[in-house]
Amino acid sequence: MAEQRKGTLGASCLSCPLRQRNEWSVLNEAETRLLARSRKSRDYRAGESVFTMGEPSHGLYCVVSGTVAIRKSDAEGNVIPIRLAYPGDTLGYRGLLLDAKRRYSAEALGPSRICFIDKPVVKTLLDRNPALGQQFLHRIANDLDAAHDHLMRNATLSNRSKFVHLLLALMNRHGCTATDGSRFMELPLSRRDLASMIGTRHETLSRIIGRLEEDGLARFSGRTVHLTQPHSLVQEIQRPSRLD
Amino acid sequence: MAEQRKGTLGASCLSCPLRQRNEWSVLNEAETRLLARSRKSRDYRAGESVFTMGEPSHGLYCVVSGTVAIRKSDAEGNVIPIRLAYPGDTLGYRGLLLDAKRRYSAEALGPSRICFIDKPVVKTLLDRNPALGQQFLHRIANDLDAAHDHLMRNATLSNRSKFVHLLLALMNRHGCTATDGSRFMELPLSRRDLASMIGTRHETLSRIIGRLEEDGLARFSGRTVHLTQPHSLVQEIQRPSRLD
DNA sequence: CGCCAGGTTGATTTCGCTCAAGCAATGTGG
DNA sequence: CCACATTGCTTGAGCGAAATCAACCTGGCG
Repeated sequence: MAEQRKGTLGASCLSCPLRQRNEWSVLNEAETRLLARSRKSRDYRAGESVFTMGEPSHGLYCVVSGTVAIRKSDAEGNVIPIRLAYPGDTLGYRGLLLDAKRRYSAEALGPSRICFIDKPVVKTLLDRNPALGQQFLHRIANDLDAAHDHLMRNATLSNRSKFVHLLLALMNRHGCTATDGSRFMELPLSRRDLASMIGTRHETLSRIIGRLEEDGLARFSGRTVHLTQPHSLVQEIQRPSRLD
Repeated sequence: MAEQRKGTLGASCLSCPLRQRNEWSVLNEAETRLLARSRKSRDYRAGESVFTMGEPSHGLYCVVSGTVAIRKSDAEGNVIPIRLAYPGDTLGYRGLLLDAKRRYSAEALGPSRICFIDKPVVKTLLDRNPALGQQFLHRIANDLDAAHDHLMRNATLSNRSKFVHLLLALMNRHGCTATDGSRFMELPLSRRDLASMIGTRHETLSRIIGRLEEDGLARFSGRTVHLTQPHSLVQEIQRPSRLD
């Protein structure tokens, strides 16, 4: 029965709508068939770990559905989410390409389906199709850009601005727009995680949220966020709060 | 005469000691000859710009001698050094690989010699030798790691710890050790630049430096730094200043 | 000489961290 | 089904760190 599920999902690799939008799109049919045969699909429950810092890299993960948090932790035990991954994203290429141990851990934030592709298969595909390597280069170069942008914002912005940035970025992925232009979403992360993403304490984030509500810009209830004035928030991060 | 200089330097590409230690080491002799013929060497004065944010990417730069600062700036006019590049480092691969405009600017911090390799030549070499692409992947993956480490430190450490980290990192590159184990260096960057690298104001950095001197850990005079107790500083960043 | 950029220092205020208490939702074992 | 612990979040009070504004110093440089 597991075999059968694997079979039907194997066929879906060829027709996988996500494949059109990520690095695997450069594979020809034969290569895609190899991919479909080798990859293993698995369902994860909310909170389940996909991989953990320190373990060896045995292959790549490809998110089919759900949201996955990539976290990094240091010697003092601090854990901070580096980024979130969504359907179509490929995880773990860094460890694979460098043939190194995992430097991050990945956790499914909700029920998710994730495909696993064994390292030898990836190597074979990389050898047979040089364009695949190019695709990974693109991916990683964009990640590097994103990391540097993040670095820059953390160095220059106030905590409030950093949080507004984060809110708007999350809204792009998780939000929907109401008829009056206001926006809604369910936060994918706890407030603790959100706080550590902007390099602050959860108490401070709580107060920032309080101030946003006082200003009439947003309403928070549990994990539900309602941005009543999304435009004002966009302005807020474009207009420098500190002029020099 | 410029031709002659180019000629002799062209020969030096084959024998370039730096080439042994960077991505170009995977080229065979014929490929290296092509590299040597095409690349253009140029001397930069202190403070001279190598490339600037926003301009198109026409090729790669390979640092032969000197130190180069890679900086990023935002809409508000803040400029922060992202990293420093040293002999053997290759600059500008991000823009080249993504075929995008420069997102950073590069400036020679002192008199430097830097080789330029035209985009078509790089493309040719990438096509002829797949291992070169792998090398760039390694390079960029390591840069990504470094950026994430930086991100993590900025999110969790105090300004003082961040500065000590920075000092020790710079000392690795620029420092020399005295017989008593203390270490010296000439700072490659202004205090303003150092301050923005750790995301703080230059006045604050001034006070941090003052405190380090009070603690007897270092002495600063102009751009000369003397770390009297390097070991204590290493301990300081290993021992968590804040235990939770 | 005056000017300027880079750096230091001081005074003041703002901000964020820490510690601590309290609260709601959830889960667990009896 | 209730007593109880646990987890995630909020709120308050006090304090320390850092931003801000401003003065001043220093060494180059026209």
